[in-house]
Amino acid sequence: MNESRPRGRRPGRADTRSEILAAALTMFSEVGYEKVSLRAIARTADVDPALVHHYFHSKPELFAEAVLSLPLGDPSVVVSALLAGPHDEIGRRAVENLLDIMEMPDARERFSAMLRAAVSESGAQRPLSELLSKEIYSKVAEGLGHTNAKQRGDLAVSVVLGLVLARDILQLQSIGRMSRAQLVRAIGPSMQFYLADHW
Amino acid sequence: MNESRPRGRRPGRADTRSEILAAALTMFSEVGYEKVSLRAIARTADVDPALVHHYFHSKPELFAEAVLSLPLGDPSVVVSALLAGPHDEIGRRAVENLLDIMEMPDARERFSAMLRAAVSESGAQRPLSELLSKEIYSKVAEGLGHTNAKQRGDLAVSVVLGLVLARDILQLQSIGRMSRAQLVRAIGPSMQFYLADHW
DNA sequence: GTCTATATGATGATAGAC
DNA sequence: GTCTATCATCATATAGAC
Repeated sequence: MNESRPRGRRPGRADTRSEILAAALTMFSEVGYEKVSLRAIARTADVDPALVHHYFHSKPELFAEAVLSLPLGDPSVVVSALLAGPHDEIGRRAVENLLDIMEMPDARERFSAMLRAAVSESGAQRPLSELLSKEIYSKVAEGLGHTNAKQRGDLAVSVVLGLVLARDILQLQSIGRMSRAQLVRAIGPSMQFYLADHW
Repeated sequence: MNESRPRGRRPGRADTRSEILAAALTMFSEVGYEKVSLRAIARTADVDPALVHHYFHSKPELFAEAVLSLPLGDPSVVVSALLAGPHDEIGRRAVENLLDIMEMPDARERFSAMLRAAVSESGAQRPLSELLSKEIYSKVAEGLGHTNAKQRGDLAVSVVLGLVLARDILQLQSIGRMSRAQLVRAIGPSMQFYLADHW
């Protein structure tokens, strides 16, 4: 019934369905959509491959349920919160908010899986960048009165995706080792520049 | 002999080998490594599938020859050139240099193909980020005397890859429409901040 | 709910005729 | 150089026994 399970790596033994979902999220985020087989997911979850089809009809549906069944927070709330605070620190607060979201359970795995899928699906599927740009960052830039809000929003998206890409997918070590405070200090100014500064 | 053809779909007819290489680069950059089949490449090149194996032994070898047979410029030359100029404009010049390289024949397709491959290969293959970080941007930050040169270099890499990702892979329209001058003005300050500024 | 068996198709790769 | 034919392997997906 899709109750709130203790996601990530479950220590004890949950029900089969949850096992599959957890294994799917892990593998989609680490290996990517195309390259992962349902057999491999079943093997990781230690269940029979046929059960994957039994619970989830197809691979796309499994992906949708395992990684897209979000809410990673309400976008409009984020926009309001950012615009409510001091505008000369909006970049810093945007990064802090992003890192907050990425620290939610499974969030980094889901970001990685979505980005990997968006990259390998050749433009067809890009819920991540669409969401980030249209629902959040472009709205913030628009709220600040910029005429090129869409452009600014997309640049902010490139910062976010560049971070996920470098840290969680390509696993550049020196970025992975940066603390939250370091990331805010490093990336905050870029976000501030893209979203708010005059140029 | 791999002369500078008018890329995309070539109108005239070159020799078979070049046809295959051109089709492979196009499809690797647009569809990604895993998802592209040798049959599909052969179909695009309008040749028999067996010829792909005849000229290039395997899929990895075809990928290597079609997209990795670079030189996209000598990294050490880039580093020297950047460090030789005024340090308070090194970010702007780094972006200009990057855009210069990306305007070379096939460069954008090759960047896209390499990034797509790096993403779908799950860490195994990342010549792009390694090259950019170790050979160029970390060296620049190091040349400027920073102790956290590696970290700065990797952040600069995240900017570059974020741009390629947003513009050439996810095809965010408002970034794709930005002129060279606009990109320099927008991204230059971020590069300056990461590579040179004190923080 | 779980698993065996299997249908169906696509893939990378090879051998060999012309 | 070019193509036909084929192999072995893997994939997603389904039907049905227990």
